[in-house]
Amino acid sequence: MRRDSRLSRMLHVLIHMDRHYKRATSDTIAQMLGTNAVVVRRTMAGLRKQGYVHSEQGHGGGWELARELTDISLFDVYQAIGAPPLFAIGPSVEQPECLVEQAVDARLNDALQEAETLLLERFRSVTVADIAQDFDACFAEHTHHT
Amino acid sequence: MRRDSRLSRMLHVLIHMDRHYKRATSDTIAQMLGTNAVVVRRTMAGLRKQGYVHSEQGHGGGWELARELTDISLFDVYQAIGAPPLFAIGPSVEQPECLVEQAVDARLNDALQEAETLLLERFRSVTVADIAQDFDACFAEHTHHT
DNA sequence: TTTTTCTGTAACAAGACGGGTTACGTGTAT
DNA sequence: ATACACGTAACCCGTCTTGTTACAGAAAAA
Ligand code: FES
Ligand code: FES
Repeated sequence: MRRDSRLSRMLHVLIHMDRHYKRATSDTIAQMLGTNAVVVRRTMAGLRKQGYVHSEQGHGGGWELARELTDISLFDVYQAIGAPPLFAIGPSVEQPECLVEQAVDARLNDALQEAETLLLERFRSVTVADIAQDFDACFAEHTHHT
Repeated sequence: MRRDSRLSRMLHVLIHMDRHYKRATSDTIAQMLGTNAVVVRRTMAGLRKQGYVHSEQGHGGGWELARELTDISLFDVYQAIGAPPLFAIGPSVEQPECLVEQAVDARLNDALQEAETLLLERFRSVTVADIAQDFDACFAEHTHHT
């Protein structure tokens, strides 16, 4: 367990559901992700709350897309999973007394803020459908060559 | 213990040593950082290996700067502490088989790489002396007003 | 209606990692 | 010799993601 992989996983699931199976149970999703059904439900609960997916209980139930992939950005998914912290580094304390430490943290936060803004901007500008198209292109090339 | 604060702490220490005390023991440094002497030695070991600081054992020993703050960038310090991971998010596995997952990770890594490049570029372009000057300016303003 | 198949949640264990602590070895000035 | 200070290993702790078990609905099927 190193880095938070929920974003990556949820993107995978969304595209999987769109391209392969319109409906999938937590168990089958868990199998393809190499994880557990409870983890799937836990993580996808956020997507459901935002209305990106829909779940139904009981026999024949499972998950299905509730919106087009073109209408879901990476940022949307990132927020849906709870907007976890992006960076693994940061200042030591919140309100340092020492002025030097304040200057250090200010510079550090500046740089981090800049990087975060850029990253989230990229997340905002890329839809899940864009990634699905990347896959299409890669898949087409893959089959042409064989 | 949330985010890695070693970079922030080491910057603080370097400026502290330059502006206040040319020589400091691990214990006094630990006190000003609100931590432990062993943690200080452990973290500053990296700075010593890179030749940014020098340590001496025995009576009257301690730490002292071995280079001018103008010759040390944030990137230098970041590398000296072992270049810890910058991001808390990332792909799930290294070599995914599924082409969709590969596409997802590619896009994700693109964005992360871009943000990392920007961040490290900022680190490279800022010297510890720059931050010390920030402090000077802030301090001057602080004393003028009182 | 009973059973089966799902989701929804809570609760807990595992693993990783930064950080704090103790213990002990080593070098150096007094 | 002794006190001082670094060097390092070993260990525990808090936090966070992830995995697992357990159990309570809900809905279709039998
Ligand atoms: S397993 Fe279906 S898209 Fe990767
Ligand atoms: S305590 Fe000396 S610079 Fe902050």
